[in-house]
Amino acid sequence: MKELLHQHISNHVTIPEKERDRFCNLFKHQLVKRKRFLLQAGETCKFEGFVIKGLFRVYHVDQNGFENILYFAIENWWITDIDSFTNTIPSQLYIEALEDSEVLLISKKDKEFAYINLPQIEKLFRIMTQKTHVALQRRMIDNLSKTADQRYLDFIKKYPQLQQRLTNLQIAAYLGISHEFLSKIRKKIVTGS
Amino acid sequence: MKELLHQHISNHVTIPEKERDRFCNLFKHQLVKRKRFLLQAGETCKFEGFVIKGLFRVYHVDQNGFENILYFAIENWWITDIDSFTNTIPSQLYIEALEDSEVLLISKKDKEFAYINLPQIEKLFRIMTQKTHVALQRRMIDNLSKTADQRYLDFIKKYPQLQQRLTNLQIAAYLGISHEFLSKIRKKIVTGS
DNA sequence: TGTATTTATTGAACTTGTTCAATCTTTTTG
DNA sequence: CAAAAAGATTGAACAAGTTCAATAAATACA
Repeated sequence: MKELLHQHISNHVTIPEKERDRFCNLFKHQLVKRKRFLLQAGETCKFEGFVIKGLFRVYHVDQNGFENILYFAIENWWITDIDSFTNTIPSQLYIEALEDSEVLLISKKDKEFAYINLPQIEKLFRIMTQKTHVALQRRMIDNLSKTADQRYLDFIKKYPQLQQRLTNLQIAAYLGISHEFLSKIRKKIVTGS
Repeated sequence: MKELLHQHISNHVTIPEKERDRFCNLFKHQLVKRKRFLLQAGETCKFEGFVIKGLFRVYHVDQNGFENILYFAIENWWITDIDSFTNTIPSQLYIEALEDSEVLLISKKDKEFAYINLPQIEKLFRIMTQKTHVALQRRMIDNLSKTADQRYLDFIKKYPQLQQRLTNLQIAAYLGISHEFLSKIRKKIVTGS
């Protein structure tokens, strides 16, 4: 059940088996049914999760009730609201399963224990946070400099497998456009302009 | 000269003075005149910098030659292209001094040395990367969910001191709008609608 | 200090993307 | 399987933001 996490850790840091296992034992396995929430806005995020099956979306609801998706998480991805989790403040985000899913969850206390007692874990999360930061920086650049058409084409090229598991509503909410406009972009692409 | 860095480190981690000093000694002091570049697109970013005086902008130039500012860095902020630096790939970014500035620079090799030999440094950068990631995540949410008017009002409220050191062109490039449109937003605010 | 350069403002025409409403298709669920 | 719910498409009217061009104001620097 924790093979994916074992593998993931070993892929990113050199770590004694014993230390890795002590860390993995801090996680609790949890099933999350489709449409169920791991986190809702207003709650303080008390976990960091590692997805071993399924698909989640992490999104924000603005004043007008419009949903903006920050990211999707599939197998081998981490999910949390890092802002709420690290600063112990109410979250602005929802984390919802889009398919029947499974996650491994670690509490804040256990993660802090790991930071103190398992030195390679500090490195692991330094590296993972760097990676997610790089991904977000790239997305920020794209959002600032590309049109919706280009962003959509980039998205389906970059995540072809993910696209098939998502509705166009969800893709639109990720791209930051209305789903009607996405529909028009898709038509334009099919008809060749 | 390295007092700011000393202070900054002690503010974020508990570290023996000796370890902190060994780390600080890895930095080289550098003056950067206004309009000079620390990094230009195409180069691989070979440093991480800590600003001790002045002001920098970190920006991207898109296909149409339009400049998008990712962030500004003043005293006590770190500057680098984390993507280029960590993955050793050509940067898409420019880092330019907007005022006569001073930075402390550390090379990739010395930073890796620190990660291996100075355990609290791993923690320091885990925390700093988390912080910058949180800031970027907040900005991403704002960009997805707020109008240009709101983003401008938020910006001058959040960074009043920074606003005075920037031109409206630079603020517009940060907000992701044309400077003409920013001018119209400003007029609307002054005339009270 | 005066000239050149950069920055800021404004208006008009235009483009990109939104909103609303109607219709159709697909998926979910009792 | 049937009904209900969710998702996708389309068009028309609208709003947000861009582009271009002209002019004025502020700043840099020889």
